Amino acid sequence: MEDNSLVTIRDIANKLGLSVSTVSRALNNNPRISVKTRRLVREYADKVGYEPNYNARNLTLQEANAVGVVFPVNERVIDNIFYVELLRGINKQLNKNNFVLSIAIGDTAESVMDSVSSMISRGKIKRFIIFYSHAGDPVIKLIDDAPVDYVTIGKPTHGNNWLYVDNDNRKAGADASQFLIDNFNIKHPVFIESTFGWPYEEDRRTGYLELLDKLGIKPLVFSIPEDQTDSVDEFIKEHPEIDGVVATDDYTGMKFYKRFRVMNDGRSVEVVGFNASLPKELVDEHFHSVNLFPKEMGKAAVDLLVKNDQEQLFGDQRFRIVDHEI
Amino acid sequence: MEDNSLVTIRDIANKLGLSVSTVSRALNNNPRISVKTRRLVREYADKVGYEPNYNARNLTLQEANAVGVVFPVNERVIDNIFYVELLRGINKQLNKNNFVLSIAIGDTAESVMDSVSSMISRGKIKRFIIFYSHAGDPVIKLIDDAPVDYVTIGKPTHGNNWLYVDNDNRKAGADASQFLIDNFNIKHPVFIESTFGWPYEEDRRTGYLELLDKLGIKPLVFSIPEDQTDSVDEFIKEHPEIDGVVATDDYTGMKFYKRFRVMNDGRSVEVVGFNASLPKELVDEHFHSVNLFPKEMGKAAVDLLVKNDQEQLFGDQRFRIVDHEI
DNA sequence: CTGAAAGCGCTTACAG
DNA sequence: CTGAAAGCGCTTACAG
Repeated sequence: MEDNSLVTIRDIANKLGLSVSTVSRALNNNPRISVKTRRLVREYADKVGYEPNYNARNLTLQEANAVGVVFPVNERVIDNIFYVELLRGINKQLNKNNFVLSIAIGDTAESVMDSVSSMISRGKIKRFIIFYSHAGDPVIKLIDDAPVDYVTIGKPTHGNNWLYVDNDNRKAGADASQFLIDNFNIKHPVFIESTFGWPYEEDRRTGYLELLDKLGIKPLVFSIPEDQTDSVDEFIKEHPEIDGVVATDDYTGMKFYKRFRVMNDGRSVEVVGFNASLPKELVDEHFHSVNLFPKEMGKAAVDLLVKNDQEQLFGDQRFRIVDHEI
Repeated sequence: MEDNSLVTIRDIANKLGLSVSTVSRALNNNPRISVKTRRLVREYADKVGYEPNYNARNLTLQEANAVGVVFPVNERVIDNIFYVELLRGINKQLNKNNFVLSIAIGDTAESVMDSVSSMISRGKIKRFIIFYSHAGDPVIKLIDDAPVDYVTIGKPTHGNNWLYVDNDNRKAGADASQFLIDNFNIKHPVFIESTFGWPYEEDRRTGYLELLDKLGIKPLVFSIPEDQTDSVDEFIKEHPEIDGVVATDDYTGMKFYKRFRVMNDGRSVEVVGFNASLPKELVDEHFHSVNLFPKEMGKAAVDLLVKNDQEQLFGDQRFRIVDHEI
């Protein structure tokens, strides 16, 4: 590898006795250039370690080779684990497409909106991945109103029609319940959800309800409040029959599990959460979790945003569903 | 706010009967332009919602207004919580300086190095923040050999001399120990560390040792292996006197705490870890943690990298030390 | 199949 | 204090 910091297409053109236009086209594999010239240029460019200047290219094309990733404002810190795995999947796929990853993250919706606005109008970024999907969110609205493409992680609420990546949460809810019943002979699994009513929660609950209905088991659903524990304790006292828990996410599951053990003098109960976000050192053997493969979700998001050859395979689908596993 | 998507300095120049050069200088607050003209241009630019084109600016200046953030390859997922908080602090400060945040993250050192190389040679990024500081790391070496500035999170090992942000880990180790002794009347605190021997571990241990020496308490140090628990159990059995734990980080502390409770029939012990990474729902009231203020650390890293007016205050210091709190 | 030229939107040395 | 011009490194319509 030689010193490449100064090599431009003009240098290559001069050296090979070609014009700048021809070298540019050859490097972009333009079929109008003879195969022989294309190869000549490519080989020479490789040899001298030519690296295209993204700023020049983006200025010409009026479009950045970057994807803007938008973090939620008020998330639970535990979700950060999931987000970073998403980033890993996204960046890997982005690199394959010679794209770059830019981040919008902040403490308030205003600061995130500032970042995003700047990315669009100053950075000429035309593609975004949003790490949440709440309808009515001002950042999503901002992006939706701009002439850019975007994908959310998570299905939008009914009525909205943007690109998204998600899991089959109904099936995942059923699978989690089935897992408990099959492996631990659970008779009275409860479904624990948050009070937010996110779409993924509803789907997981539906999966739980459908399975229990099919098996003739009486369902039981409880919404766990974010802050206080009194009602949780009461609920646990009222339902001594509970021998298994399907929780809408790991955090919620852990919260319930802690109270359950306190209320039952350390007795355990089998729990299944979602996200596989807690390292095994932080939980015990009674706590299980559905792996949603965040890296795969990140990759799928990029595939939706950056058109590949294989894009045709997917046709007009506005979403990608990623597998899960327990 | 009017339609700003097409406003360039040329448009402003034409409208105001000025030259492009003057408008450019006025917007950059160049003192060679009269105050009156500067204000005129600024006000008109604001009115029409002018947004500078970063690609054009970066092409001209041969330098991107971006900071590249480098993630470690093999980290514990629990650390992701800390990293995202760092990102929040970094991005906030970056936005103030009209900088953009770019990410290099991958599964292997090779893929991270590819990202970083591309950022440097194609993206013209000249500033990096690295989320770790292992001397000998190939990514750090790559960056160190390039004509760019960088800051690591964490002090480099002895002999290296790059910019960094860190906490006063020796004092933090002493403070954590003091906290246990003061609040829980602990007589036999043990220090638990990993087998990696990171610089921050050594400093925290030193703080612990110095304090215990000062107080005339006999110290006890144990390295907890990453994978197996046998030696941990044995250690616990050999030291029934242990009534408090200072752990090198939350993860290590939690690992020890779990084994301790198993080995002592559920009996608790007071633990202090570092990072404040575990939400209180996941730990109990006996588990404490030193907050290292990752947002502040992120901000400090940006300040080291992007020269501000107040830069002079710091003089030639090659690092920033951020407070901690327990 | 290849080239000369214009243009993307900035900054800045040079000139006045 | 202000301006005309060159240049950053690309892509692409137009021409041959």
